[in-house]
Amino acid sequence: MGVTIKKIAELCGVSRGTVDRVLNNRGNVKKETEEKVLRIAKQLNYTPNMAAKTLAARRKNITIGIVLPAEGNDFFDDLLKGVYQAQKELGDYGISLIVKTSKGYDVEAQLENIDSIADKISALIIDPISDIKVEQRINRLIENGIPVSTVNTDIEGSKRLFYVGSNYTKGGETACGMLALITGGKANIGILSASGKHGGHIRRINGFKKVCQEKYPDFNVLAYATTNDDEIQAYEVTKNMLREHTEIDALYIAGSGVYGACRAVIALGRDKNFNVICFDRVPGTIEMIEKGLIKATICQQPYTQGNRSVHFMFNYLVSGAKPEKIQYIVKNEIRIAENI
Amino acid sequence: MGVTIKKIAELCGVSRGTVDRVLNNRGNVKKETEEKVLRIAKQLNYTPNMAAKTLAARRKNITIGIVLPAEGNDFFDDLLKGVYQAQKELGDYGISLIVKTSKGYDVEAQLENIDSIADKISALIIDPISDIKVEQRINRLIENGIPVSTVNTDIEGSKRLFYVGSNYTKGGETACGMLALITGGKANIGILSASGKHGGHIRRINGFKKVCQEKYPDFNVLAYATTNDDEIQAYEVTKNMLREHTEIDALYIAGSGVYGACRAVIALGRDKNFNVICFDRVPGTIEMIEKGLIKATICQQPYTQGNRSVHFMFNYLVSGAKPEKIQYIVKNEIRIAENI
DNA sequence: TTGTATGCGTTATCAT
DNA sequence: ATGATAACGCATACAA
Repeated sequence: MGVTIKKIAELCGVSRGTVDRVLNNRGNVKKETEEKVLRIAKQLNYTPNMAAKTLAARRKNITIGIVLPAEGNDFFDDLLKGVYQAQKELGDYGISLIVKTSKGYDVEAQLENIDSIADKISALIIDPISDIKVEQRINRLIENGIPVSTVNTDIEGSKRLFYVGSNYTKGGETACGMLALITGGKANIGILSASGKHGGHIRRINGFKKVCQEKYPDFNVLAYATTNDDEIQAYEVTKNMLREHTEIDALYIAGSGVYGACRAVIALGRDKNFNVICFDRVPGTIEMIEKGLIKATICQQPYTQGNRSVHFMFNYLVSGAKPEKIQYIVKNEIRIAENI
Repeated sequence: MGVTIKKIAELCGVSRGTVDRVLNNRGNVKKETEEKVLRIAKQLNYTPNMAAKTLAARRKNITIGIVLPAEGNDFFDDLLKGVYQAQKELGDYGISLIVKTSKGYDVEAQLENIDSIADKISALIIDPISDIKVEQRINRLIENGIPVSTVNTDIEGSKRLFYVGSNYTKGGETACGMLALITGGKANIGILSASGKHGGHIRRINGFKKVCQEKYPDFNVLAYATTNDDEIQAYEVTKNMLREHTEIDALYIAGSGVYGACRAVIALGRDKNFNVICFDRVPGTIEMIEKGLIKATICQQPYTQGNRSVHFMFNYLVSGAKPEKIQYIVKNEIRIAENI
């Protein structure tokens, strides 16, 4: 049945220790021996037994650090649930977690979070703010032998091990498709996002506009505004936008501030025959879906993102093998009133 | 850190063997000893280490049987992918699978499938045809000590260990919600299903009608027809239905036969301003979504169903513990052209 | 009724 | 450069 190190050792006429050294690149092996072991291992299609690896790894003391710009953003509640569930599922091993959160897009706060745990962790999972300083800090960790993965937001230029998150462009395309189905492809649209700098939001808007151009000539984007992901600000800018453009009958909201924007629509008495499409499944959004103002919200499986991140990182630490895919892309889920 | 049998044994002043006997109800233990061990174990919140269990269980020879009415139904392709992926993921253990498929709703064929593997398997995963004979056969297996779980379709009255599948009622509600968003809550609807006997389809239709009544007074269901999940038959009955009811401008298809029905709509030249909502993501459906006739399809994560079923059953066989939840309900996913 | 020894596959340590 | 051995937590066959 299963091919084991023991079997390989017997066939090669060496000890298990030597096979282990070869298979895990620990050095101190004669070249010929190494080649022979590798050949036989490949021939027998050896795959290590994770159960045994996990069991044996139990003496190590793994601590995974988790850094998130979570404060004031309900999206991360679910992500963290997935993280803690993963910790439970990996209870056989007994990993520790250190979770550090900061507010919004405060670069310095995130850097401080990283530094405060850097010497305590075996690995880091981070939702990075798109800033060169953060990228440099990540790269430095990696050079010091601490593997880093990104979650929810990627920094493609960095040396991070892997990314777990959504395809923002496709999310924008899906949002556009939904709005088209609902409106029959005819709408005057206002767009909101956090700022012009948030990479994910930019891609969501680009995806949206791409589908507009290709398939829906009667979609008119009349105005943009930025909310800084703040509810109050969202309320204000939406009010101004709607006053200025009385033809607008649909909002596409790429970031948070959804609840504030919806309240503005209602405050102006424009919520009849008005459609809102947004992202994420947070309490304020659920309320507005039940009210019927938001017709659909696109979700990126925050629970799965948190859960998979921890599992992948654990596997890497135990097995030393990177996940085959450098990116684990979660689905864009459409939620409406009936399946919210 | 982790609480182990060894630790409990030390604290109780007994041997590891005795603790094992208590924790696994193997008998032959003095009452007082048993109570003490149980008390300490609970106190320390002992949870067995799955990695160790899996490793130790490797000498057993587990074979899981899988019986599906899969022939002629592409839905099961993805379900089986999930099954085989689970086998890979559990490769450390080396379980064997025996997959048996039959066609449509052929009760005798399914019974034969069960019988042909009954003496070779340690457990059975089955998508059961709703028939008293199948239920009885399942119950008999269980009485003979072979655990059985249901997938995709449940038999609630039976003694099956657990169910992995969708909430059909909610699927129907979601379908209705989507159709309402697309049509503005105004449509003349024809409904198709496999037969009046398929429990899942009945619930999908009931869920749909419930939402109709509660929220969409301008949804008129004008006709029903049955397709026997056959494309040719679907084509014919749809043609007849549409000829008879020229006002129909939407189809709600609870089962398969989707492609045939769509071809009928096109053959009659009715595909302009016509909306189809259906279930599952199979090649014919994808084609019709791209054509724009089907506006949305509701998916029940077939891959996940297959994958989880095998994992749960494996866990049960190894640990002897039932999953906490008797039902693992997958999500109803909405797919449209942009996220198909 | 209870205890002991051995093995599952891998890794780490110590000895050679 | 290589081999031998103990340990990870659990299950089980055997001994007492």
